[in-house]
Amino acid sequence: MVLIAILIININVLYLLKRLSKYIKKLNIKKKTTIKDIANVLNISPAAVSKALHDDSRISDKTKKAVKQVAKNLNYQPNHLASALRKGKSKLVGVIVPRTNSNFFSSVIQNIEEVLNKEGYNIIITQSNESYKKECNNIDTLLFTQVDGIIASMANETVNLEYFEKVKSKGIPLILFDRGENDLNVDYIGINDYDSSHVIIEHLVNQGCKRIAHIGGYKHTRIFNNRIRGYNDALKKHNLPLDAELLIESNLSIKDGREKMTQLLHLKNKPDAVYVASDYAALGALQVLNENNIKMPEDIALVGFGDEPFTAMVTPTLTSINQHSAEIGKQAAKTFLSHAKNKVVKQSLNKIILNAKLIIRDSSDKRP
Amino acid sequence: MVLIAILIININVLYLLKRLSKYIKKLNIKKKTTIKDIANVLNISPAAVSKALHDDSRISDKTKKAVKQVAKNLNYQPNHLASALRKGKSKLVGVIVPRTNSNFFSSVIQNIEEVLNKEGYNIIITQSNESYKKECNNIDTLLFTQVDGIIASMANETVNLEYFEKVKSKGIPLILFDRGENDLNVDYIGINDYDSSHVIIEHLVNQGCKRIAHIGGYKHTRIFNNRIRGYNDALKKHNLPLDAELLIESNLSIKDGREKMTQLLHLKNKPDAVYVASDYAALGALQVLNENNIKMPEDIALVGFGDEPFTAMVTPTLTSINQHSAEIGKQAAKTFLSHAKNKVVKQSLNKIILNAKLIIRDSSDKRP
DNA sequence: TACTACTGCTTAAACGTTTAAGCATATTGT
DNA sequence: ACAATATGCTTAAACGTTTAAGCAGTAGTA
Repeated sequence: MVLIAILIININVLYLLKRLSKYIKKLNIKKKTTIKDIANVLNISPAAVSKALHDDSRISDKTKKAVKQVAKNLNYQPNHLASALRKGKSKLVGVIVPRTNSNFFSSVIQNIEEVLNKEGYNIIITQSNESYKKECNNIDTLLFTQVDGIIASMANETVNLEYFEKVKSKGIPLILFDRGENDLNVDYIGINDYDSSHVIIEHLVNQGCKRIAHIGGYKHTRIFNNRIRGYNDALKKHNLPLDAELLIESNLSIKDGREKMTQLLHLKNKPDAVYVASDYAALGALQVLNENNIKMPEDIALVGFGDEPFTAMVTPTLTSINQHSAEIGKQAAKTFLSHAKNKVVKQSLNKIILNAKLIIRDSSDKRP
Repeated sequence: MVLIAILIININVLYLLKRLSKYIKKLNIKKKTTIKDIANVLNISPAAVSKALHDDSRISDKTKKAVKQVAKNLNYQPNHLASALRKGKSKLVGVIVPRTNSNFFSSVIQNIEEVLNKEGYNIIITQSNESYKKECNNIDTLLFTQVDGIIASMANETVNLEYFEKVKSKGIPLILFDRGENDLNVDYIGINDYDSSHVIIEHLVNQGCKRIAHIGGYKHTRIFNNRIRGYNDALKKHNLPLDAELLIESNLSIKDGREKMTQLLHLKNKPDAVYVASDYAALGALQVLNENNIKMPEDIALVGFGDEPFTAMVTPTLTSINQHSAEIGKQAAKTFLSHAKNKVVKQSLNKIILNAKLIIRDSSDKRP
């Protein structure tokens, strides 16, 4: 009996709470103004309001003015979800980068944003942290959010392209930049890595270097493979010997840069120049050289890749390759837009390759 | 007549094009599978499918299994827009930062993302580039996208808080971190800037410094004001004289750091230590000191703020304050979640102040 | 005058999902 | 045996917008 009493009380309490919550809701929730509210005020149909707001030619200027005035007064904010649902376009573009904490990627992102915002698109930025698994999650997240397209730079780890195929198979435009893949039949914007290696080697040769090492990325990543090929071919071109012990693959972190540089210093026949495929790894190398009192560029000339701001901050300042991040971002955005605009017609693929620029600094500049 | 003929032809062409495009659409557009498709396959109602997918207790296990199987087979991806519209929640959270290209902000973002993803939220990152105008645009953009909340760190430029008030007035949770404002009655997560100054001054005094300068931020920004107050009070506490020419306001860019340091070097009575309110400005100062062959820490001890990775990369390595970016990000996300969960009840404000940590490096460490 | 065309709106359906309400049928307690 | 409850679904409306189709009324044309 007591139990039942408690039960009944409980039920009553629950009931009261439910009513209360409904009541409170009614009190608190300042319903956002909708197109319908505007329609009611002006005694016209919601459809007319929608058209007026979009400057449809079939609506009189008088009505348009009135609608816009009322919209302003009521502090109307269009519900993007509703229009996106109706139109089948979210006006969102997903961006996936290994990390935002790099000048290159953050600059690319900024430029993508700039171009796309002008066309009414917003971007959702996600980071893969160089992890394939995180990258897959990001893709799922973006698809779930109904993005109209994805612009991505792949994680170092990524080899399996299944997930990117998934994007393509959904008919969602996919644009890769910097870290792309040959096998994937998608648009791509990047710099000419092969040529960049040539420019670097040429510069080092001009400085009188004869034994040039390369701390490169993993060969399975297209861009790093291209840099390695460029390194090899450029050495040949200048009649310099290819020495296997001078070519090292690395994950290109600061730490690994330190280790690989140390490795090079333990060679019997040390290099007189080191070309590192990333500024971060180059920084590690620079630290090791400084710690060992090896003079740059006299004893060893050092060149990085990416022109991160810190290359101008370290001692000595670090020669590096500028990757035209702004241009890459803009082109990536424009490529997406060209897809978005004519959805039906199957376009030819865009492969945009920009020429990078060598920024010569103290770490490799032997001029007096 | 000819004109009319052309007109008619044109109309015909237009008509044909229209039909053609419809036809092509029918051919190409692989309609995404919806809840309805699943319902049709199993001969149950869409409502049942929705419930099955959400593990509603009123649906039999058998049906649930069947639904999930069919969903998988048809490669079903829930339409987030539709559910968001219906439920009145977008499950999106907007994040506004001055820039992503800083270790502090990118780390905060990463941690916000981590916490929110677990709860089914996605984040939209926008950058203000320290511009008030861009910040307003970002807010509009985010409101338009129907975000469920906004987590922001204000631009240096921002003084007028009208736009942030707009967010609050829409009933959308607003959480500020790092760069907050006293006047704004919102949740805030940051470090104890006042105490941080104390810790720095104490450290410098312990190193034997007696004439400590401060290159600070603009006073109207709360955090920089606090650092300045801390600096003043700490000097008093250690019976060191307050010298107006040793306290300089700056926009804290690298370039301005250079200028302000140069300014300090031109004083008749030079400081023996400089505490800079940002690592970037401290870097500028460090460059100037190096260029003038002034030894750190012997001649002048230098301390930055933020513990950016490059502080460990420069020569000499730079003493700095670690701001607990990870913790700030996590707390900001959690604060938002607590708002999101009980929407109705007006919560008390969260003001979370973390204690920062001094990382002592070569630029100020006089121990042998 | 009689038609066509244009103007300026309205109606109603649609986008894909969720959810309150309802309705059989089966199960349980007394 | 009969009401009460539980189970497992269906129906229908709703979220806020867009848009194709349609319909008066006016203007233009032959």
